[in-house]
Amino acid sequence: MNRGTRWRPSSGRERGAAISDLTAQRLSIYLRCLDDLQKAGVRTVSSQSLADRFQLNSAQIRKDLACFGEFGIRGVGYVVADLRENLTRILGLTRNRNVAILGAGNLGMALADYGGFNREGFRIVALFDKDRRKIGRVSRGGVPILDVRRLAEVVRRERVSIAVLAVPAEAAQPLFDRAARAGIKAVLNFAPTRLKGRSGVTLKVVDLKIQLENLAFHLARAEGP
Amino acid sequence: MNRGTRWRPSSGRERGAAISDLTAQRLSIYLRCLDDLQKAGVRTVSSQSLADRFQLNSAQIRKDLACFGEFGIRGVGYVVADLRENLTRILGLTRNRNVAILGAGNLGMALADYGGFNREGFRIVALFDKDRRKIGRVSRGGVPILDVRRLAEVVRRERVSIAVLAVPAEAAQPLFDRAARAGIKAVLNFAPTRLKGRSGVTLKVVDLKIQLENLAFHLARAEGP
DNA sequence: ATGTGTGAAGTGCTTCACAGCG
DNA sequence: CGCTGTGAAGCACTTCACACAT
Repeated sequence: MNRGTRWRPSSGRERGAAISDLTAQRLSIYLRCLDDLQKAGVRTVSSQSLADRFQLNSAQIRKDLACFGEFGIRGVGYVVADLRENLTRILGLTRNRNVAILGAGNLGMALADYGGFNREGFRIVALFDKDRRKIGRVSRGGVPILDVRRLAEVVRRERVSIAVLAVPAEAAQPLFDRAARAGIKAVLNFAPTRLKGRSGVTLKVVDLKIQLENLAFHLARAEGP
Repeated sequence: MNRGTRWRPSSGRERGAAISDLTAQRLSIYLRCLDDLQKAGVRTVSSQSLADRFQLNSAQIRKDLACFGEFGIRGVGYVVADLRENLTRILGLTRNRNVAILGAGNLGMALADYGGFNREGFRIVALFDKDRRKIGRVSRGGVPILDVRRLAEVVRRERVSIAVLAVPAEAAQPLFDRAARAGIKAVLNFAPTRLKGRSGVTLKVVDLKIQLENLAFHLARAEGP
């Protein structure tokens, strides 16, 4: 990448090269670390010292960052404030994102009030459910529970781009399709089922059941035959 | 694997070959599908028809399964009931596992009552917290909230092997270490922080913040410069 | 001297393609 | 014939190692 002609870091706009999902996830980790460093008053940081914090290779960090431009200073490292700003922009955290949570059960309600989801850059607009008894109420944190039939309307009016699916497995696929039709562009699926995605909608899965079973698998192996 | 000498499927015990984490996760997916098939009364299934359900390659499924023995019948496929039983055993879901949830906040409480976590094979024993006002109460589903200082005692007495970390980032590392010392052998970390693990303790991460930011990243790219 | 940016090598996962069993 | 089990090829991600900028 960027072979031959020098690349203008000032352009602030990376090429459309495909970025691996793993790289993208690490960018979030770097950003989190840079937040801490900035709070601690650290001015510059090297890829090596970043790598030491998590168990990562310094070359990997440099490669990840190099995908988007030349942010480092040879012989010095990266300027914390600058890199932080760049990563924030690259991750698309400068503009605010509105989020809808589909399913006002235990998990949905908890996610609506969960601090980690209300981080700067994200705003939980509403919970949606089909249960009459829940509609009209609010979560403990004050997020309103709306009728799922109003989804398309709210998505359009509030410019919701992200949906979090927190419903039982059976309800997941139809709701996903409904959300996609409503104009949702990214979905985080907590339902324990494999969804059939569609182009134009990014789909990520957090399958708690599989994670737990995975732990059981490792335990079984560790305990031996 | 198993080249030369034929391998006895009847032994029911796989070699100690290293199994990739990705493979292990797919085993859970297969098992879930087999549950459905068995309920639907299907007798046998081919790797191809399994592959069609999720977007997977049939060779991958065969390879995944072949790691643990020869479960298939050439020209026919896999006998649903048999494969299901084998996968259940391989994933260590025959014996019951006791689980402790550390942190009785929004997320911890929701996870304690979440259906997906109380699946056959797992039992949520208790929530643990340090907040006096929470200790002694129970979750809506009836899971008791105990003083975190009693963790080691309960882990020993109730044979808890899995802990779910649902606490703020700052509290995660000390609690993880405490759990490890108490005899916990597997940890599922929801705290938005990179933990320093230790040998003998399996550590899996579910970082909701990173997942959300990842969606934002894809949105930002899709929307273009 | 120090630490980035990056080809090249290394490693591991996925897919192909086919021998061979039922 | 149909489908598994599996070497080999393909592809992707990681790590190495060093030229080169400051």
